[in-house]
Amino acid sequence: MDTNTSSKPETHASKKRKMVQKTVVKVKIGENVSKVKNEGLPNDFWSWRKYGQKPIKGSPYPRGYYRCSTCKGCSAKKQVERCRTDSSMLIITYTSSHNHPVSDHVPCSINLVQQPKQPEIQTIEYVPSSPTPKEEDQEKKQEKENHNESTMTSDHNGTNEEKFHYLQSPTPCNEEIIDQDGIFKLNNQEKTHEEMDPLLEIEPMCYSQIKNLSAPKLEELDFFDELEELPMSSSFQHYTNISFSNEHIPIVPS
DNA sequence: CGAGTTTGACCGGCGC
DNA sequence: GCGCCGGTCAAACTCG
Ligand SMILES: [Zn+2]
Repeated sequence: MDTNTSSKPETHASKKRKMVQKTVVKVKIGENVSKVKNEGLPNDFWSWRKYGQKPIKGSPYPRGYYRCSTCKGCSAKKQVERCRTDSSMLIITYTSSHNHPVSDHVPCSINLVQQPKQPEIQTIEYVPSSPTPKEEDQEKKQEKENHNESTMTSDHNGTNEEKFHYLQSPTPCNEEIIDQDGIFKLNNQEKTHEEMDPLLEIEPMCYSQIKNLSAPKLEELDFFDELEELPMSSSFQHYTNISFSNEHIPIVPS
């Protein structure tokens, strides 16, 4: 830290951007995508509207920017990029979260119910101790990753995924939903949660509550999995209610 | 026609 | 101050 006495705008109070949660998911196309496509579903349950596409440095493939089109007030974003060495590897980066249930184009009344102002949500996860601040490192990392996936492909995920497992399937009840998710995981998906928040102010939240509500219903957990955070507990309950009311599980057991 | 994709321009941060 | 680079907007176009 002190080593760099020269200009260092960072350190604190300089992150206007980039302090939001970042969920990186690596998917291998040709496996789950095909399968999912077969089901008639996109990569996710929500609809995404592409709002930009730009070539990124260090990768011959462009990166697509998607936004949630389900709701106008939804700030959920998604970035899809292709691995530099593995064209069959899709790197999807999720930013922000949805403020509405998975329902279709249901009236966003929920949004209106939201409070007038709400600061960015703060979630707590864990940092893979690899911020990769240098692009050189990035390249290295990519190579490493590539090597990794090339080497293990489907036998290393056990360790890393374990921690995710407890996150998404704490209650082995509905395998249908989990199946969808399971496909990704089982296939070759890696989920990494990263967030750089200097303040990191997390509260116990109502995880227990959620568990309570979603105990009988894994649905919430499903989208909650992507949400991995709740804007407001009261509203969240509202979602649950709506979801329960509307109730049209997009996934059929058969 | 509307929703969604395409594509170039625009902008803000950061390094030099 | 300028150029690089990543991210977003918006107009035009496409598809159903
Ligand atoms: Zn959304």
